[in-house]
Amino acid sequence: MATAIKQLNKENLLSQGVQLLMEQGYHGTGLKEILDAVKIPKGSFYNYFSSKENYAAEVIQHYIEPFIIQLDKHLQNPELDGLSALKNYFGELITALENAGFKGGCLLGNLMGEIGGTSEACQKSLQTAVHRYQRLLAAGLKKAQNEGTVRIDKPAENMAALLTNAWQGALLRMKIEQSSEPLKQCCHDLLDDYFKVR
Amino acid sequence: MATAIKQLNKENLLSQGVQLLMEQGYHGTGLKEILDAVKIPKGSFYNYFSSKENYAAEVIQHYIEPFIIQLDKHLQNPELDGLSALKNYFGELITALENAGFKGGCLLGNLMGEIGGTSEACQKSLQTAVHRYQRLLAAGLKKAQNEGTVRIDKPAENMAALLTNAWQGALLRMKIEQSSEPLKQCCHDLLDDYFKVR
DNA sequence: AACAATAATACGACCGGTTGTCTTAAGTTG
DNA sequence: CAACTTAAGACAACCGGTCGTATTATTGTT
Repeated sequence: MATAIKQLNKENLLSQGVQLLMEQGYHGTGLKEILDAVKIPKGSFYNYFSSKENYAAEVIQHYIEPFIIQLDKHLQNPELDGLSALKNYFGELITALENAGFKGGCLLGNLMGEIGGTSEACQKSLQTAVHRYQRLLAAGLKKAQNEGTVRIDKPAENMAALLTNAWQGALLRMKIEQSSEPLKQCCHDLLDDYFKVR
Repeated sequence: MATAIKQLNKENLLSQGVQLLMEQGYHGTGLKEILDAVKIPKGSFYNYFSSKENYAAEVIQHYIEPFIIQLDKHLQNPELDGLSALKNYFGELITALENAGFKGGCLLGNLMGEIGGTSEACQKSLQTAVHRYQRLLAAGLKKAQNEGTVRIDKPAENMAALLTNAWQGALLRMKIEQSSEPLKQCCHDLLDDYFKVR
């Protein structure tokens, strides 16, 4: 098969995996379900990936990419200061989650909980995905520190870690409360209060 | 079978379920594995629970109970102020997680991510478990507010929500980093800084 | 108190369906 | 036609759940 089509199939497999793994979890989603969704025969799966586990590890990377790009876009916006960029970014995330009906939440958080301790390959993949994301968040906070809108008595990396942790927890709460209120409160508490200069 | 023995069997089923569901997730743990562990035949399972889903919902309640008791014990300690009680409590949790080798993490967080959006029965059970826990945490923070160690310009319920969210996120990080550092930083950031009077 | 009739429970074999993976053969390409 | 890629279906293992039966407990009748 032409390598271009093969790439396309792989891409489809990955983005369909993002959706299904996020909503139903790793063990809750069978290969058959994924393959049916992208109309690829079951026997072909192992031409694209060496195992379900390695597939999931790639899905993780494929998942985080758009978020990195979206966050970076806000941070690069020359009309926005760092703190406003972060607020806008999380605001966009919240409306997206509302429109999606609070389904799924965050693939990273869900998989960390489900298989973060049992699958070594996915653990590694989750590590790098989270680190990449958090590093970018820290860069945004550092920028805000230089602009004088965020307190400087705490390292930006530290605050970035707290922000991602609280955000993950808020996403879990969102899922069982079926409400965006936890997300809003989380952003407000940190970005409008805790991180502010005083 | 004598009802006393039946109760014992059910208890064993529940506590074994806590362990297995926490480490391997809902879909990652088969009924057979649980039943083998407590030496109860397959056919008997449905004499104790009406389905795997309802079983998991009861496991959730069985899981949270000891944490409520442990936290309450610290808060009731007349020699401790509220803030110190909270710090001691989370300190105990951290050493317990270290001794367990960072396995599992929190059953509530894991299940919220995995099936919080797909299983209605478990969603309900998770809601009440989290609320009970968070209410107790808020009571401790309120006590600390009255004692003058915690800021009063924020509602205790608000801070309790932030604390549980950040703690959940820190547990996920712990799992993939295999380190208690995220937990320690989480407690320090909130209990030693953000929540303090200023 | 002894026994029979009946109800309740415990149990392992078994259900249809699905899992992730592998073998094998057909198809594609240079 | 040789070398390689793709796909179809087979594969054993396992899933959650059911069922008929064997065992135990309870009740009713002498």
